[in-house]
Amino acid sequence: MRKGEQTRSKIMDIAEAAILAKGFDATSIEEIIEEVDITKSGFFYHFKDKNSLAIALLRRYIDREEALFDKLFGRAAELHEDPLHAFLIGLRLFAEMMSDLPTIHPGCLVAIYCYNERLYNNEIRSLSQESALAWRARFQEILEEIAAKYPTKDEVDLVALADMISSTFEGGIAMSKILRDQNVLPDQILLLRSYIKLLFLD
Amino acid sequence: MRKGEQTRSKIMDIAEAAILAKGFDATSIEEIIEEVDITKSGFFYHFKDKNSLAIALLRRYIDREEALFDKLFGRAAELHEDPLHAFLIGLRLFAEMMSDLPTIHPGCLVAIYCYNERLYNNEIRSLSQESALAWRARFQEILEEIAAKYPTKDEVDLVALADMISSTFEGGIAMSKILRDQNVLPDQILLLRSYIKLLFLD
DNA sequence: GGTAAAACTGCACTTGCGGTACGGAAATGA
DNA sequence: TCATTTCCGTACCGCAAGTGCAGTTTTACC
Repeated sequence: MRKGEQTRSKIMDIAEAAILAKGFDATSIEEIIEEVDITKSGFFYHFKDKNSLAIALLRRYIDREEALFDKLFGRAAELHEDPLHAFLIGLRLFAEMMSDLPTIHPGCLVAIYCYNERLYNNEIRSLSQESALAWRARFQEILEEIAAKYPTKDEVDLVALADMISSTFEGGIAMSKILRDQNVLPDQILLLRSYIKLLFLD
Repeated sequence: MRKGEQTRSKIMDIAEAAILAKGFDATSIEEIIEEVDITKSGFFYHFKDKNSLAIALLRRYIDREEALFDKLFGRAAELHEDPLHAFLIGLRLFAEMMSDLPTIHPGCLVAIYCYNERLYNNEIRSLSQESALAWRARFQEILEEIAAKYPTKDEVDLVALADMISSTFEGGIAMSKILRDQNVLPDQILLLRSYIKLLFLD
C-alpha cells in the first residue's frame, strides 16, 4: 500500500469512528487531523471537502456490509442445503455476530446520513438508496427460493419481507443506542428469525 | 394563548420541520428566525441556546407520540374486548395512519438525536431512553395480557417483543427515507402484525 | 543515487454560524 | 395607567469549514 493510501484510510478510520459516535456535523475536520497527526492542508490533499469524505466513507461502509452479508449467508448456505434452513442459520449467525460485538453496535452510516440530509448530498442519497435496493434484491432472491418450496402461513409481500431484514437491522441499532442496551439488536434479529420460521415452517 | 407562547410554538414548529427534513446541525438558528420573522434576540429570549430548543422539541415530540399511542390502542380496545384482537386492530390502525400521511413520514426526533450524540446533551439521551422505556412498558403490559390467554407458538422474550414495536417504527421510518418510498413504514408495521398473529393465534 | 511525482506543510485569509451582552422599544394585561 | 412581558437593534467574540498557493519533504522508481 502506498503512503498516500495509508494516510487516506487512516483519516477514514478515525473519521468514521468519530462520526458514528457523535454524528457527522459534530465531527470537526480539526479534531480528525489532530488525531491523524497531519495538517489541514494534508486533509484537503486527500479530500476536496468534508462532503467528499462523507461519500468515500459511505462507499467503503456499503462495500463492507455487502461483504459481510456475502460471508454470513454464504457460510449458512454451506451449512444447510435447504434454502429456508440456510436462511434461518444465516439469521442466527447474524444475531450471534451482533451479540459478540465488544461494545454496543457503533451505528449505521446509511442511517446517519439519512437523518442528516442536506441539499448538497444528492450523491449520498442515491448511494444509500442503491445499497438499500441491493439489500432488498439479495434477500428477495433468497425469500423467493424459500417461498417456492414452502407455502406461507400468512399472506405477505416478499419485497416488504425482504426489506424487513434491513428494517430490523436499522431499527435494532437505533433502539440499542437509545436504550443503551447492546442486546436489543441481536434480540430483534432473533425475533425476525422467529417470524420467518413461523411464516414458512409448520 | 399568550403572545409569547404563540411565538415560542411557532419557533418550535418551524424548527421541528426543518430539523426533521435536514438534521439538527444543518438547521441554523438564522434560517429559523427568518421564517418565523423575528430577530436573533427574539429567539434567545425564548430559548437560552440551541440545545434547549432541542430539549423542548424532544419533550413535545415524546408527549405527542404518547398521546397518539393512547388514542390508537385506546380506540382499538373499544373495538374489541379481547386483548390480542384489540392489539391486532391497533396495529392495523397504526399502519393505516402511517399510510394516510400526505408525504413520507417526516422522521422521528428521537432517532435524529440518537444519531447526533454530543457531549453536552446528557439530558437528551436520558429523555430518549426514558421514552423508549415507556414504550416498552406500554407494550409489555399489553403483551403479557395476551400471553396469559394465548400460548405462544415460539419461545420469545416478551420484553424484546415489546421493543419490536418501537424497533419496527424506527426501522420503518429509516427505510422509508432511505428508499424514498412511503409504503415501507406501513408495510413493516403490517409484517409485525402478521408476526403477532402467527405467534399467538394458531 | 538521482529525479520526478506524490504527499504533504505553513500561513494567511474569507465566510457563516452559534452565542453573548445590553440598551431600548413596543405590546400586553391587570 | 403602569409594570411586566415580549421582543428589536446592534455590536461583538470565537470556532470551524473551506480557499489559495508557495514551499518542503518523502516516496517510488529507473
